[in-house]
Amino acid sequence: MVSTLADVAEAAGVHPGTASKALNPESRHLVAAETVKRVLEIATKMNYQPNSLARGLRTKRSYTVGFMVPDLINPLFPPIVRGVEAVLGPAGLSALIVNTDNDPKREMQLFDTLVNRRCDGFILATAFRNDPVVKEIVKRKIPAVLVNRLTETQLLPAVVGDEAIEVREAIDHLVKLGHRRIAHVAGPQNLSTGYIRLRAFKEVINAVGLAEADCPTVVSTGYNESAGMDAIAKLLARPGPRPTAILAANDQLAIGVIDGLKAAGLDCPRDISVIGFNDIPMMDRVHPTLTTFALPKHQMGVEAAEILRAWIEGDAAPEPKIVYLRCPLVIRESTGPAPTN
Amino acid sequence: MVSTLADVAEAAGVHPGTASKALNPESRHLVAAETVKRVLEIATKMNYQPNSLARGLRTKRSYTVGFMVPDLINPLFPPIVRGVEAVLGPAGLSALIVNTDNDPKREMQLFDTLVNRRCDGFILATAFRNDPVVKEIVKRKIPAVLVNRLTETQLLPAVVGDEAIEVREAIDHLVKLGHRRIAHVAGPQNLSTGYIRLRAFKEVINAVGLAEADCPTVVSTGYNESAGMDAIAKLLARPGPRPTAILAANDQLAIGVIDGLKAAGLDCPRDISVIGFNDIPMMDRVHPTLTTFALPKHQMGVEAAEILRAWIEGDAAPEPKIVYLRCPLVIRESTGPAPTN
DNA sequence: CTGAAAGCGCTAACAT
DNA sequence: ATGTTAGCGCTTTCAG
Repeated sequence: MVSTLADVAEAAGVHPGTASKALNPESRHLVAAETVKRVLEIATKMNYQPNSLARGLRTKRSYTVGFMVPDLINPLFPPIVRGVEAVLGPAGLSALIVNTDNDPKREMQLFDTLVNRRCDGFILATAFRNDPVVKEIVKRKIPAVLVNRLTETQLLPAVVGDEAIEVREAIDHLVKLGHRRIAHVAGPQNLSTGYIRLRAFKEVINAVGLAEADCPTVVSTGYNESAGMDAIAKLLARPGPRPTAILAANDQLAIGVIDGLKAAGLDCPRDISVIGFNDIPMMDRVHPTLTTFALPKHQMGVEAAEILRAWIEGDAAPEPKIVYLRCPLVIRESTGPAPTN
Repeated sequence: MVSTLADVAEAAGVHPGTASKALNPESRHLVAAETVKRVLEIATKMNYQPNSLARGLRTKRSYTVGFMVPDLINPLFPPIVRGVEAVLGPAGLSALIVNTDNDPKREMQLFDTLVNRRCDGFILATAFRNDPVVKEIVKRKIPAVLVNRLTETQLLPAVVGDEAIEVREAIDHLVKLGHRRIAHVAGPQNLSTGYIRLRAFKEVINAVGLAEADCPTVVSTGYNESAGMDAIAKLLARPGPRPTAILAANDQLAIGVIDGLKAAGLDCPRDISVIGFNDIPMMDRVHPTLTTFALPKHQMGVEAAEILRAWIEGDAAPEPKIVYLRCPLVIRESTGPAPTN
């Protein structure tokens, strides 16, 4: 049923070692063209498929990469996965995808199981700003690339959105619409995406000359709708005039914010404009449709996988450079002119 | 750095074979309790992790299952994946997920690569009613389970929604709202989900005594929004009174239908009610929110994985039974009373 | 250019 | 109860 290299070699009348060389593109040149042809023919005729476990045992490679994501149900990640697989597949690599649910303990456990499987490398969409798994990977010198999230000190190559610029563009957009009281619903501060956007927000608010007191920030407990609702409730409970625009740290928070506004009898965008981040699927269909930054998710996966592939196939570790991807602002219904009263 | 079984055995002063038996729960009873304890202690102290490639080469297992999905970006699938992994992980199995894009050629290629990796079994969310990969799997006697889609002749165990009942409930719901002209936007007929729902639709229309002429059907080219738009355009172009309700074969088609209605100057639900299938994420947030059937996606994954796990760990192939999962109708804004004029 | 031989790390039959 | 041995299927030195 399943033919082995030895079967092929025997049928071709050569030694298994020779057959191996003939079959392997890199070593093919060591074998007579004639012999290569014969072996190749017989191999295809016998439908020979190398046993990748045997090969991996010998070569100390598994032709497998571990891909850790927080949660595949978050629509941000599947497009990244597709981008990664578009590169990995043709390179003969398969991804082992695991979901960490942003739980550091679970993350470390899953990392261990992936290490047992001798993954040739890792792609991490799960990095905390201070991430034990990343440190462990670096210590063990395993090839790995970060996507979407950075660590505080840049230990590994990474591909992320250009968040500082996005925050700037978001605030410019709102200011142009007449907004002067802009609040920020920040993401968790142990994630770079939460931290960097908050920092950029404060900087830009100062840079464009808005009053800090008019531009409050609140840190949410997670990147989900209910955290967004909680955050907007807090914001609305503050004394003084309420903000006329909210920059949420991602789309799920933005949706939660809009829910919260509705619950408080406010309308988006009439009373308060809302901006999100990432442009996950369906944001053009929710009500109101959401103004947000279109993270090039597929490309992000492609570029990260490309860096990893080169690292695995080459020998030298690359510089831990950060690739910043530009994300166009997609203006939809959720942002409008500041209320005039 | 990475310690092997031989290292552990040496440190424990026993033979590798003995260490193997001590470490393996099934063979542990062959070793003196004393020795087991010592080996275990040393193994944990040395942070020993068995090389699964070596083990797999020996045992002819990869502790890996191939999971073929049409497209992870379709929000129907990630929750199923999570359900599958919830069972597989604790059983020491990892899933290799591939996206086929409903392309039979790609499907067969990817299947080949997964076979090379010596997957212990397969979960297929990709089955066509007549599916060469399924036939190949059966021929090779590889453990495998279908999810969400069936093949025409039931060759493998499967876990699916109870579609016939759902169609019945959908039409009951619409009839109760006063609808008498109900159309069906069917899915592709080479998929069980398209075929079964269409057949059930026709049967139920007759059973409840609606006029066939008033209840037209149109088969769409794919399970996506633009196919839904095309389908509704065709339906509206027909002569005679237009339907007052549409049963779409899934949520994406339903959304496309609603888009098409909008484009034609019609309002959902005022002029035409729409029902979808599956209740993918965000259907409670699109406009109008969609009435649909809540497929228990996570549970579907769990049950399929459970069947597969038992098959892989046991020895006998199970009966190719179908597990039908009940899907509650979630009534939202997209269905309302039939227009009275 | 091809053959021979060793060995990756593990398990399982067999021997002690 | 433990040790011995062989071998899963492949790649890769090293000889010839």
